[in-house]
Amino acid sequence: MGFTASEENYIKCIYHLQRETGLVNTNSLAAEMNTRPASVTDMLKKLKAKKLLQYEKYKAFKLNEHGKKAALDVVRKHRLWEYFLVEKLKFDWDKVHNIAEELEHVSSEELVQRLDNFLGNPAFDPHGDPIPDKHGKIALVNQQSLSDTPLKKTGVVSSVGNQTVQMLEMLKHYHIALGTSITVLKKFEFDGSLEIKVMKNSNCIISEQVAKNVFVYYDQ
Amino acid sequence: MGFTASEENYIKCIYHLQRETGLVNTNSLAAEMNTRPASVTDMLKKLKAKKLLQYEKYKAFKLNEHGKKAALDVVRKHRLWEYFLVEKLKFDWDKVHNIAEELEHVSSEELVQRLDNFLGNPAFDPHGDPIPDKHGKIALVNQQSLSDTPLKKTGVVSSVGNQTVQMLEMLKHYHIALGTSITVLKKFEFDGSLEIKVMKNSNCIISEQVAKNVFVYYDQ
DNA sequence: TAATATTTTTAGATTTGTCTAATTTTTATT
DNA sequence: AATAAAAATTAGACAAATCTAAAAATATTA
Repeated sequence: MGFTASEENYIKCIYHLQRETGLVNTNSLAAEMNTRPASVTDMLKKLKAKKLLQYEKYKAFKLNEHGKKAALDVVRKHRLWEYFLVEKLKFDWDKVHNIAEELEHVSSEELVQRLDNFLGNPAFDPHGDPIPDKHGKIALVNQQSLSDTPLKKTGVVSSVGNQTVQMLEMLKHYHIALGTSITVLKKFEFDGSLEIKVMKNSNCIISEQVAKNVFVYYDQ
Repeated sequence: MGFTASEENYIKCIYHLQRETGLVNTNSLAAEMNTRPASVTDMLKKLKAKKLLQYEKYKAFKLNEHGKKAALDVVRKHRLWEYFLVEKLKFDWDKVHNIAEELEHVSSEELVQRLDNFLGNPAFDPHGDPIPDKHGKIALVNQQSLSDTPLKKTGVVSSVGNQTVQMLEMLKHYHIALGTSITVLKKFEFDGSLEIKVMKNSNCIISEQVAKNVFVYYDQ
């Protein structure tokens, strides 16, 4: 029932991609994993043999129910460790991803359960992403991308879609973090960029690409 | 400057063996690592190439100063994680070894330092073994094996030499843990076994093998 | 739809860490 | 000191995870 670190990484990555696109193809998975398509094909065969994947040669693929549960287990471990690193060890929230990438592969189920309890069974990680419980259940939030947001309404940042170091640096520059209040003042049709007000700071303009990756929560 | 998990395991194992015997040989390292002598030879070449080991073909070997520092780094990580598992996650002290074997290979130096601070810079792990600081310095204790202990003197258990699951189970049975007070009442010449009194319990007899692996601390 | 481009897979090589079996070196014993 | 025994090493193989280069399948487009 255990998987190798490499298998877990692939499973997790397929999971995230198929949430966006339904089905995943070899090249996009290779790009996301920083490997070659040939390596992906090799791993797809392994995951199919382990009955985690719906996959036929030359076709797009997706995790089956077993695969999704396996993915949620990895996501759970990753996000619990991120929470630990930020809340207990006081890491900056934009520095914890790589360390959590390693910690998530430690295999003890009891460790994960005890860590969860120690942390107070948090529902969201420091980036605002929901932490699946041990059954794979995920809390749902009423959140919306900034780019889909009505003007003049103030929302609270609840999660960030793109969690690269580059993105997190950028958000830091704009003084945007989880819990920050943001109001969209104007949308420029030309390039989709938004004029926003961040807390009590003066207005600023963010690109459409940034806007799409910042999610806010509206009461009601 | 980083090592693979396998390299770290070998380095740590050589370190522990050479503390007992000064020099280490291929077969005993293979036995301790649960591998074959041929695998050990392969690894010895790698460690020598990385300038961690004093080693010449067909001769016994030992870590050099670089190797010792590398070993102490691994020991530090292992014992800090054990401390975390017992003190924070409330694991039984005899259940943490295998999990710490995995956690010790997570590579972030900043993680280790923050963990150390979070735990309050403990000097000893839950088995009573000293935790090296980041420079490799180790606290010394005035401890003695039960088998070398004078009669009628009461000592406090400060560490356990053999930390196999089998041993720790046995100690649990005798109600012996770190901090337990023990008085040696009688030594049987026949087989070296000891009659002891554990705290307020009734007397019991432990084998020489157990006695040799229980270390106690005497004030003064 | 035929030619071209893209995507995916296969075949075969590489690296790390392991193994077995055979060989070499060292140590112990008569 | 010669021989036997033990210890250590080499040679060659294997599994996992990756790669490159070539081939096959699918998709695009002219």
